[in-house]
Amino acid sequence: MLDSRYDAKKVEEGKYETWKNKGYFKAGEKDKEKFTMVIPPPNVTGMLHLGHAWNTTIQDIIARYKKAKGFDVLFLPGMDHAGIATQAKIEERLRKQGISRYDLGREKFLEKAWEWKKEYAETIHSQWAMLGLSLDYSRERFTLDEGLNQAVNEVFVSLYEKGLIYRGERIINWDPKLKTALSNIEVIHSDDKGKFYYFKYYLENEDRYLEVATTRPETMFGDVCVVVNPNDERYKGLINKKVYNPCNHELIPIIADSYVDMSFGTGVMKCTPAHDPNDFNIAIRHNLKMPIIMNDDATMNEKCLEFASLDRYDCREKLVEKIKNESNLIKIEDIVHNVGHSERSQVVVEPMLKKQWFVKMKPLAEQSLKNQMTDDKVEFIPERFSKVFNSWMENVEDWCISRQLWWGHRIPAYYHKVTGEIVVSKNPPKDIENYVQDEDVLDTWFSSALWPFSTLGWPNKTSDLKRYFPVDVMVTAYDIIFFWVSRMIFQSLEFMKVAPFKKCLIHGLIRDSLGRKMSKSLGNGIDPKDVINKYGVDALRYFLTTSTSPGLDTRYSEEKISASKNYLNKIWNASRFILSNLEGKKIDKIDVKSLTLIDEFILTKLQECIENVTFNMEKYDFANASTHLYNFVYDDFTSCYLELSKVSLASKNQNIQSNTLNVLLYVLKSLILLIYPYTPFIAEEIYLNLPVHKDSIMLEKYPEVDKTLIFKESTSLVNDLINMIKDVRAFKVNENLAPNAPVKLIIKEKTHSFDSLLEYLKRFTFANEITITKDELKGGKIYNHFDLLVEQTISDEELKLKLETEIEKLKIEIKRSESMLNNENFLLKAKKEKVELEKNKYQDYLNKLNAYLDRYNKL
RNA sequence: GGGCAUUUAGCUCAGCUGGGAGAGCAUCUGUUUGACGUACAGAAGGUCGGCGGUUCGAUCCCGUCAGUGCCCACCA
Repeated sequence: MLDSRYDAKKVEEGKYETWKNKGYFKAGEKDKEKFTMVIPPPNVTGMLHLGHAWNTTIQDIIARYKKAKGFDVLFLPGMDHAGIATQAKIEERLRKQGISRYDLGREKFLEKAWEWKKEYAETIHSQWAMLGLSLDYSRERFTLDEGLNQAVNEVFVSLYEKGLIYRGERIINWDPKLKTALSNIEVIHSDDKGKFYYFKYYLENEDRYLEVATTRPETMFGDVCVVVNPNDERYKGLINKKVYNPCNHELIPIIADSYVDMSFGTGVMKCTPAHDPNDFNIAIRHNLKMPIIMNDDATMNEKCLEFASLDRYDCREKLVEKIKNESNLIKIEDIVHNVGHSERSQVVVEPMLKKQWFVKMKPLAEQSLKNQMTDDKVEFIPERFSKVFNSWMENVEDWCISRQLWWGHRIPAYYHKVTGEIVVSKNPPKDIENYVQDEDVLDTWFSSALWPFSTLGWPNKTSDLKRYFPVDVMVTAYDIIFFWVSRMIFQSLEFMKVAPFKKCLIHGLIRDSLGRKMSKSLGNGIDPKDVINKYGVDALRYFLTTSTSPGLDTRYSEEKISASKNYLNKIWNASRFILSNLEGKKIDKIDVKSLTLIDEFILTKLQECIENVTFNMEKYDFANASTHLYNFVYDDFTSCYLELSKVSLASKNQNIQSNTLNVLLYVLKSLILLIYPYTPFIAEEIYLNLPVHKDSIMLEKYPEVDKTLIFKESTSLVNDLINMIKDVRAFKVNENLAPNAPVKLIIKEKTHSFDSLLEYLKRFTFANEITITKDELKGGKIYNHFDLLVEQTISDEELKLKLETEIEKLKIEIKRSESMLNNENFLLKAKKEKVELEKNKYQDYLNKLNAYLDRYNKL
């Protein structure tokens, strides 16, 4: 028997271990159709937050739903080594102990990193368990494990051989704190306050100067020329002349390039090829030198005279001071400009010329775009995200994949110590002593891009790969479409020849109650553990997946979690009521022939509910699915049926009583199966208390619509009854009567005998006298099958007024309905059922109107 | 500069292919009705951002303006 109180903690305790130990999470029922999901691997950098909880709960709902629907579900877990992010954290921890990674050396550092990984993997495992995720741990993977390394090497070598990976000197984004290259999307741009410095560049042997402005004066040491637009009349005569660079008084030429925007600033631009991507392109076109003037830690190098070894910002300040002293400073303007920061270290990224490895994106992007125009495309849900994906693919630049880190997949390239020859190979060259391996590792996303197939064993032809690839639905937040989704797609198309997943379900980000991003610096983060301790994981799961709409952000709301818990409490108590009534009673199949009208009503409503919930579950629209269920639980089941069924339960007719019990049990079981994917713990607890049950709700089938249990006519009659009860209650409030005050009711039968409903009406309206008649009533409400009059003292004048307002309302409805039915477009284009529905409504309105008019005229 | 989204009750948000404005929370009134006070019954509350258009009819479609949020972009 269920406890008298719903105690989430008690309900949730121990269930996860049982499910796991009994092997319910394991895939492999070969006789069934497969359904695959792979978890977006969380970084081993820390604890999981509410965003993870949201993402994984969605997947768990799908997994549990599909399993109940009869699929062989694989929900594969794993984690990401998260190169930069993790290494940055480990170094931070070391720094607190006064150690740098260089003190330790590569090997020792990696030992530390693996220890870190172990520590956080444990935390993540316990959090997954807390959330109740039905993950198949026997297939768990890590982006840096042996098998994935094999996959990474296979892909790297293959792309290299196809000419899609190359090594080259290009301007990359350099993180001077972590001392590594970054890809474009690892750079976060923000509008920062800065200064715009205007300097005098004197012409050689002349007393004239050009005004040149820059935001980064320290880069002037790397300038090789100034550039003007070839069509700029102001400077036409100066092209090929020389000017003095005010930082070091070196002579540099004035060249012409159409890149320069004549209308911006003075129309003269300084050119620093090794420290700016645009300047780099100009330098290539004009075959210019590309001097590097900074060290890897963003201090100035020996090319910068007395400023050598100063930090870039120190240098900036002191250099401007020097130029000012030499009277070459014209002015300084305050500006706001777009500055790139490292995603992980937050420091300002320095564009620098470096030799790095790149993936040539164009052919791969084209392949992806082409695939999106076929039937084999990835279907994004919501659809609009396919546009985000397409536009990124259309404009993508080559992907810088080498990172100057230690924690990651080491690049499988070897350089000959003497000849410098490059060998790119899965295995080290035989005479390895003559080679050195590239020191760099790959961008962490390089390995996660292979996740949907590498986790299943690729490049080996495993049975799992054959059975479970491709993934059926990938669930992820929109913020990693570029980082991850797009890269999985092009890598899978290249190596598996199909898209990695059929559908991509995109959700938003979770924000705090004020709509702000949750972040450490704001201190507004919420730990899922705290929520779970207070409200239970079922309430959290329910909140996360039902108060959100597809693709949109959501706000964390403790009130909503608490409301979720109240809902579960409702279900708990309803279950308790049913189960206590069932105690000691014989359970049987529902006898369709001896159902009461009320029974037929709830059975019909349940079928509608199953249909609506299933329809929305198939669309992955969990908010809508749960709303249908919620309305059923509150409006139809607990408010109406549970109350009305008390009449049958108190009945002396054993047949009616036991049949109602059978109905109650059937509805309850269906109901908890419908809610089970959302809130598996409470569902399991109730399920195990049913008089007949299997070892776990996880072994049950999802409810199906049973057409033999749909009774339209009875439902319509019971609807009338429910409306009557409501109207009588409202009447009492209006008249300041106590809820249990006795009333006298008169009912007119129109299409049906009221006998079978009499008992219910009496009990729920406290009527002490009910008259049933076939005669017209003088006033009162009109329903489909009956009219109802609550006897009261009301003057004819008052009644007239009431009738008038009713008549006016009806006239408006009739006018609306007529205009629809008289509209050819509506009759032609609208669905048949809709037209039918409208015609019926119209007839109803007319009938009511006539009845009201009739009464009115008799007064 | 380009793109995407968003604006509906005091708050958080639903509203499916145009056809009677909804929920939860909060508010107000009432209730020891034997599943539930984590409750029940009832009520109040909205010019659906502004303007214009299409339509018999617009919260929904089109245009436009405004507010808000996010993403992308090499303007020195």
